Amino acid sequence: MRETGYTIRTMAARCGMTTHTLRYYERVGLIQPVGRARNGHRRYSDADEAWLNFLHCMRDTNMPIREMQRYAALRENGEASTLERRKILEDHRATIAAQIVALEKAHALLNHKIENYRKIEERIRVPRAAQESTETREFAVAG
Amino acid sequence: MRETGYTIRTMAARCGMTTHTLRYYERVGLIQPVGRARNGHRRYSDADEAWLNFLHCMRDTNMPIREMQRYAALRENGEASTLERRKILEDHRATIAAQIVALEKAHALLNHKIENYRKIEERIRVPRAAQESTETREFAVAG
DNA sequence: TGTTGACTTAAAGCGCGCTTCAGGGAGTAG
DNA sequence: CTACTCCCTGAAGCGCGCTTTAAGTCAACA
Repeated sequence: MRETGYTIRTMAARCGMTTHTLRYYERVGLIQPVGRARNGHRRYSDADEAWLNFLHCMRDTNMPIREMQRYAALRENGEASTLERRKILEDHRATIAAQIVALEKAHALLNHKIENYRKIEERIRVPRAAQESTETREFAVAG
Repeated sequence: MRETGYTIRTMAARCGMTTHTLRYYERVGLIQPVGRARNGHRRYSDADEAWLNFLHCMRDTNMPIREMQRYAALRENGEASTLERRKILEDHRATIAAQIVALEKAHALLNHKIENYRKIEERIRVPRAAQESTETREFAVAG
């Protein structure tokens, strides 16, 4: 048993997915039917790896499988589809930007709330007498 | 029918959820049993709104319902739980940071790929002859 | 009076993205 | 030969976060 390429196990490890996910992705058309060894086992190429890493990156950023399927399908019919493919990527880039905005808003909010908790903890921890000078007068806002 | 507070409809509108979601959140304990009008209809307070907005913000940033439940439950037993609550928020802040990293990585990747598509489109659009001078020799990397 | 509309509940259903299961084959070590 | 490991397939199952359904109450309006 030789035949070049990575086994499904190896590939799964290399791109941070499970073997199940790799088969699933192939089944739903996210990746073209992959090469096989003589015994029928899958053999992944470096090109497969690059594509899978790309898919992984898109999934990590919440691109729906459906959208990835659209993109993968377009890729099959070559340069005729570059415009449409670019549009998909631009749309996803926009949703990524929106996600970043939401995340940064939440991050800032958490910074405040965490700081507030710290102050409350301080107030509890410190003996009542010692509180005079410190004006820690901000309280929890909705939780 | 008076009795102060927002109706479920109004509240849903104000915090960008559906009425269904508001009832669901109450049912699973994310929000305390809310006040009722004499006819049994829910009446939301400003405090409810603030809390719901906070929940919304956490959900938007992929905090699991389970975690929000934990946090909500802790909130009920007052200052005894500030430490634990702070830990939850700090953990979530960390996952937010991680998400931002992933998103920014993907964003950069998309910038490259989109630019690359633009070049390919250029190459296709421009008459063959005019191509000599432009060294647009970057091709698609895995998609 | 009867119809409309906003609300109520408990329970069932759904879309997503895998994950697990059941059953089988092929190669290798002891 | 047996046992073990790795792979195969098709199908069923699952956890999440709602969403929809079905059936009912109540108040206002024509």
